[in-house]
Amino acid sequence: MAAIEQTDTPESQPRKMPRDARRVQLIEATIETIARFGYSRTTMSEVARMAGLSHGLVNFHFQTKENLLSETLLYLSDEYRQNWTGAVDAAGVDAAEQLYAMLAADFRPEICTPGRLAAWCSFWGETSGRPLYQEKCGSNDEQYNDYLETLCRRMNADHGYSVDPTRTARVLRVTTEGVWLDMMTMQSPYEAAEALATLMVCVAAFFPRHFSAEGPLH
Amino acid sequence: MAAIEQTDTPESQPRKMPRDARRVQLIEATIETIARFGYSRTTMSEVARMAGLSHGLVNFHFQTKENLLSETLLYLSDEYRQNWTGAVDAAGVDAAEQLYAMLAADFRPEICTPGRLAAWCSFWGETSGRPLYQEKCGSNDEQYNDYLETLCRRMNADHGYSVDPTRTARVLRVTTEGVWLDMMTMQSPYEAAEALATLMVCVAAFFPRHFSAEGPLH
Amino acid sequence: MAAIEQTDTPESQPRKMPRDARRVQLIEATIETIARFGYSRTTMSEVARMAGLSHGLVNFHFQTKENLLSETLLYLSDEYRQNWTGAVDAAGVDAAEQLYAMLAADFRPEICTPGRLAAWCSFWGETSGRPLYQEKCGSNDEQYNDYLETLCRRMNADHGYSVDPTRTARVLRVTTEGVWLDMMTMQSPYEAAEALATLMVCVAAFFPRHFSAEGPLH
Amino acid sequence: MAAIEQTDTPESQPRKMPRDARRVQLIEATIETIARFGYSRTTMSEVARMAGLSHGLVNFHFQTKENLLSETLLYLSDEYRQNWTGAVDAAGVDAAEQLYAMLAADFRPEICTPGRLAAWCSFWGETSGRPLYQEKCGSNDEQYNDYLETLCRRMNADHGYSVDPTRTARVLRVTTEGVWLDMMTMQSPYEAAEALATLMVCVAAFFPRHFSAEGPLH
DNA sequence: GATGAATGAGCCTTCATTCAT
DNA sequence: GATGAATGAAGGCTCATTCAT
Repeated sequence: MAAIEQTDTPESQPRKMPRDARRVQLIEATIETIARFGYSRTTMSEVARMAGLSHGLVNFHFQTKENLLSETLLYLSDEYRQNWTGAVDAAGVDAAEQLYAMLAADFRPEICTPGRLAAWCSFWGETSGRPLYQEKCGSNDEQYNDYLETLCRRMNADHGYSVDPTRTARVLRVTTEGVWLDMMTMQSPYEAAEALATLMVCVAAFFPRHFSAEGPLH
Repeated sequence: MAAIEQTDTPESQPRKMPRDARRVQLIEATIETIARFGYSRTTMSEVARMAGLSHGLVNFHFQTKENLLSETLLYLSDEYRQNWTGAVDAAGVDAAEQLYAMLAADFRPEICTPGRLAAWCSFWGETSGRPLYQEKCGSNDEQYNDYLETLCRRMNADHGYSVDPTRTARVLRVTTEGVWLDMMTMQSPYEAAEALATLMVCVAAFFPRHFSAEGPLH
Repeated sequence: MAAIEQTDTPESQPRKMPRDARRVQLIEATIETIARFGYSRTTMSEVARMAGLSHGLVNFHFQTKENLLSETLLYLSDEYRQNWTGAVDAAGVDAAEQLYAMLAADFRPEICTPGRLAAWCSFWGETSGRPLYQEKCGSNDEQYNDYLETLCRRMNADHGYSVDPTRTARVLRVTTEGVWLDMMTMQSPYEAAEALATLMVCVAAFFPRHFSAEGPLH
Repeated sequence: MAAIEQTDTPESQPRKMPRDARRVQLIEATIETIARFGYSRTTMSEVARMAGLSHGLVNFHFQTKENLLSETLLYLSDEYRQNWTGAVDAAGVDAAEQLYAMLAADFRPEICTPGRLAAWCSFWGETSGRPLYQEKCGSNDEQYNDYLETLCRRMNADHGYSVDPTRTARVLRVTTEGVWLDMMTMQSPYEAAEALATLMVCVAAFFPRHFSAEGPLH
């Protein structure tokens, strides 16, 4: 499991570290359980078994199942945000480069694991009737979308003509979600590389001066 | 709920009609229950209560919960397929016209119900670990995608140059799914009209000779 | 099914006959169901299905399940009594001949069917906590035992010495029941002929002047 | 084993017990429940109530009802086997003494409890259609019968003439079962002493040199 | 008489949660 | 911190019984 490293070093907070490590271990087990059995068949016992820990410990650390799932979603959400913001930060100032970095980040092997895909899809599916997803991820998704929109706007300016940047950004975002869903629901799903290539075709259609189907035009 | 009205009077189909009508009634109640409470909180008793019937009757007609959900998905799948094939059949021979009809069909008020959207998203989310979705909808989804791809290929031919039709079709399909997901998961979701407009922006980017952001040209 | 013929001819009670025939048909189906599935898994629906009739008809004829089972036991009990009394009546006045007739009657192919054996054993097993068996069969069993005891007493008189006739009769009766149980519970049960031979060994031990292991000494 | 005390106060029953002790407690409660209500009316909740515990605990220790009943039968079967083999071991080498010990063991007050008798009869009755009894007790019963047959053969050798030892052993075994059944099904059943006396009459008839109706000679 | 849809009580089982050790 | 026995609410399912047709 690709556990996200806590920013606290063991030395700085020696007493707290084991506690957080346990939490991360249990959250990773939760993701894996959701992935294997689906949201509706994810039980506290199964999570504990997946983590190789005792039954009661899950409640000790998370009090309730609701809370465990909530923390899991928050964990995924933070991880996702750090992933794309980190990629953008590393990409320089060019809008096209940033856009490419942003989209490609979603298909990095650390993020785009079967377990994480399945967990995301499960949370999307359970949205109805429960505000959990909105509460935990709403602002992150908005932030992602807003940044995407800004980039689109910047590239439009280069073109001299404008395709609605809100809708363009939306297409890019939901296409990303869509190919994730594909990788979950299809009998013989395609690889992350093909998923990214699909996105590139889309970006190239919107921004032919900045992108070809192969990627950004330097 | 856009309940399926049985236009047939009892006289026209005297014996068998009641049985099927009940099944449809219970399936509609299932969709509504999934929409309101989510997949994992959908219980047989809740479905029965939603339909105003006793819970024993649900088992009488569907034997198991698994089967009820399976039949519900099949029902949605059939409805969806009939909706878009019907729209295509009514659209004439022009590829762009057919494409527009196909995409617009997904946002008709009969199909694009909050309940149905939620149910679809729930089924997508529950795919992990259970082959139910693939089993019931795999071939339908494939058929939809294949037809989309054919249309893209035909329009490419008009252009004289070719954007990968497989990936293009995929973008169109997952964008549709994506805006559906948006309408489910967003705090203040946009309307079906805005969703279709978003798709039009996408189609126009791929096929500028056939589409503007407002719809098919001429 | 070896239905016991009602003494009423169709001519004498034409209107009632169908009703009784249905009852017998359902009782035979009950016996068969108990035999195949066991008492605790015998359901009204299964009985109806076994009889090839509709579900509601069982209740129409027997009102309750309790009553159906009660009537079934009564039916078996009457059949059993008529069988052994008939055999004794046909056997002449000699005590040994009557005893042989009585014991052999229990292994006639009409009585000693797998279905009937299983049903009897089931009723015996369900005796605890419910007075059903005693109520329906107590007096019959007593009558059987009393007659057996009388025969033992008569044969003792021939011998000149007396083995306790009550206990002797009891041994003969429970041995019969015991080999019936054997035929039900054993992996590779023996045949009715072997069961009767076992009883003959027992009778010969008690009454060596009247019986050999092969049967009564004319 | 002494039946489960219903008189246990909450204080006398510690909240947590060793695994095996709880299992035995629940098995004893199962025997008692079968005895009181019959096999078909034995429910998990009733077993739990009889033990003074929550119904969830029964599933915690036995997973399924099927398994609980299976383990109960196994428990009875082991207890029974240990009882007669122990009695035989304590009886010396003489065949008649061993036979007496073996038969008398079946009527010891620890084994010949109303609850245990009822449970055995219930399991015999439920044999139809389910191989549970054969599976758990078949080999034990065979072992019992084989040993009985060996003893009969040895006593026959003393006599100089031979009554079929297989059938003789079978009579003794089923007579034991039969008087057990009597003690269950009769309105005014006789006592264990009378049951054993009945068996002695039978043994004396087969082996007059070794047994009188009062028991083994010399 | 006969059918089979409909009801609801009750059963087995699961599982989140508590708690003694 | 950690464990796992114990609890009880709730869910799926069965089935005796009722009843409209």
